[in-house]
Amino acid sequence: MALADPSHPTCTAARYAEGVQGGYSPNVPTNRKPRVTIDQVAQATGVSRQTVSRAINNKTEIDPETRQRILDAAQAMGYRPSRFARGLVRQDLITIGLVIADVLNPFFPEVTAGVLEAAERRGWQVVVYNTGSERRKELEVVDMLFDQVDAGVAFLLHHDAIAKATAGNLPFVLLDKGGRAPAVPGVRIDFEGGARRGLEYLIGRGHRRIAMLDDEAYLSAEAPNTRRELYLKVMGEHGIPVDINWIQPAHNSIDGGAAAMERLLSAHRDVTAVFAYNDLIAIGAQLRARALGLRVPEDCAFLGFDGLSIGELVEPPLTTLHIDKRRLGEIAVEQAALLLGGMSEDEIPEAVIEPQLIVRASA
Amino acid sequence: MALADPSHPTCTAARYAEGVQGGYSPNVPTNRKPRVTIDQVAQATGVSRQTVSRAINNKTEIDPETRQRILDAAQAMGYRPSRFARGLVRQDLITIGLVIADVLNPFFPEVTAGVLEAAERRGWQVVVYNTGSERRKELEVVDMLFDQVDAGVAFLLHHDAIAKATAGNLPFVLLDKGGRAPAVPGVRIDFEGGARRGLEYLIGRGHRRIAMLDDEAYLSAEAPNTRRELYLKVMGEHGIPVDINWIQPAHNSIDGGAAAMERLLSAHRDVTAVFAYNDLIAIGAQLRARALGLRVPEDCAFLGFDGLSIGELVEPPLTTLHIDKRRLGEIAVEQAALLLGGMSEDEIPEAVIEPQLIVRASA
DNA sequence: CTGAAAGCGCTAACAA
DNA sequence: TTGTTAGCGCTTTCAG
Repeated sequence: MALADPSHPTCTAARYAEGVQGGYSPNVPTNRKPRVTIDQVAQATGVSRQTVSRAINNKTEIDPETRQRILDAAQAMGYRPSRFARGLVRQDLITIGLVIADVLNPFFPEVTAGVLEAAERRGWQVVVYNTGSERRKELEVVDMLFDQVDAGVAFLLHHDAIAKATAGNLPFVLLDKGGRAPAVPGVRIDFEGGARRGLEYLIGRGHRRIAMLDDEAYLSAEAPNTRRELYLKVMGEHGIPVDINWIQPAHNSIDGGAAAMERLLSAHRDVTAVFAYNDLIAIGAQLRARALGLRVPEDCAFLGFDGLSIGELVEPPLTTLHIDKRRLGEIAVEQAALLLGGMSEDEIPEAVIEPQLIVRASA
Repeated sequence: MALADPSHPTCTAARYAEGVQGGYSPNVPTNRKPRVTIDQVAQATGVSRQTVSRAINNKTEIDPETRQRILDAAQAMGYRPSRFARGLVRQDLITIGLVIADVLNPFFPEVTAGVLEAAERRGWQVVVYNTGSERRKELEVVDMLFDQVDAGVAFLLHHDAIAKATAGNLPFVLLDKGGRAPAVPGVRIDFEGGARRGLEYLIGRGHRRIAMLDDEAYLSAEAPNTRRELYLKVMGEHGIPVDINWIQPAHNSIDGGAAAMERLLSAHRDVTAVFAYNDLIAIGAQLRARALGLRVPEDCAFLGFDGLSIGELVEPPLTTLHIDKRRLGEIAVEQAALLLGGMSEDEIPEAVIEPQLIVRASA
């Protein structure tokens, strides 16, 4: 995908690319204006800094005239209170860190919506980090979190990143705690129940050769109870033999799903249904299958996981296991609030999100 | 309400007032564990606080043994350095605020991806705010920004919110500066060029009765050069009479587009093409039109704006004016960096993003 | 209504 | 290698 192409003739923005190359130090711009402090404003207006503070903070114990004069001077001088100095004194400025895998995967904006809304209700700020599910990046972000926020709400794949996050002194909530111990705060999405309902639906419709398109990122994550394992388990319970090559790893994207589907078809054209790691992969797979001449669901049925609204846009609309992603985000923030309130990790009430089978038309 | 002027740019009282209205204290959890400080760790380990600082910050001038001992104690005591105290001393911790209209509109995650990436390269944190394009919310968020971040990168619709944002002392970049003065830092998306190319494409294909589905949020925004005005302008230039009822306001969502399309069709079934405010509205409209029995593009053609990747999922794939949203986010951060580096607002180089017509199949 | 003093928790610069 | 001394910029007492 060549979206960001600054060399494109019509992109005036090109020069910025060079500007960045220019090589200035990344976070300390040169020529930085020194900060205007409250003392300078006080001096300029001939009052004490307390009086300036009163004006800025709209306190009542101040002459309205003085107040206005100070405000004007402050404005003119370019004064803005330092959040650090303020935060040091007041103990109620809370910032949480939200760690997601990929903003471009519609799953995460929905979770984010829930987190932002819940945080806003509490007057909290939300700093967002994107990991791309890379192990190195996850570890890096966890480190960052310890320095920058009061609590973390995170979607983490890699075992060591999770270990690091939960071992520290930072209140930490996992957006998908999977099969981890009860004492690890977080929301559990009942993938097992979901996968079971989904696969049994397919089996009930007569499917036996059911392929699985897995997220390749999980291959290295050492996570317990992956969707792939659940697939194997449920198939096994129903006595349906699984050819190991029915399982194809896919990059977690529409294109990834398409590519994996093509690989699958070239080896096993006889599968009658596809159980995908998620909707993105399912959509890509279904699109490619149709492009390759298969009829959906007659020749091959597709079952997604997540319940993204874009599943309704494709043809035929995608049957999927819907997760209430917004609620997921809200619950995580509520748990973070409890932790921040002093509740110990093992007192946090258990929270489970149950995926719902939504039958549309692809399976 | 307040005595004097809480709307004054340097006055931060506005949001405190809201907090008080809330009744319960929203951000101070009860039972809060008191913060463990560096002095406590120093005392517990029998060293000076400076030595603790050295251990925590991984400095070299310290006995590895002492270091480990301190680290263990710190960990056991639940010590975590205060970002406020740190920020006060070190001047290189930068946080920017990203203000978007709606996380659930795929346009914004793409912009966000660009912003996050550019910010990360600089080691900056990004706090995200969602306004829903509500005027009240935009004003509130702008206030918040003044308190909480070092620079703002914002998508703002309402004139007064923009005025407030740019009047203050905070480096501020608009993600869509529209037709505003050159001295207002921000990126200009050339909607006029885009709209012209798009409409001329439709006209060139023989369309004369071209409807416009506008974003209803703009009705109250007092923004210059809206897409609606451009539509009127270009149609006028081509001597094509426009029935004012061809313009339907829509909520900025797929459902909004669908509803608006239904309204449009009930009054003007004879339109042969729809120029939508954006892809979301276009997709909703097209879906509904097809559900109502119209063939696309034979009975009615659809042209979107934004170039969202979900436009490729619908049938027929959506013809659209593609905006490089990721690049938009990146450029905005680069401008913020210049501002933060001390460059004055009118020195910021002009940046324009040129929408590209992508002909798929809906028009 | 206004000011002076006392820290919030940390790190940089210098001494030891 | 470690400790001491100064602040960073602000708000919260408590006096005037």
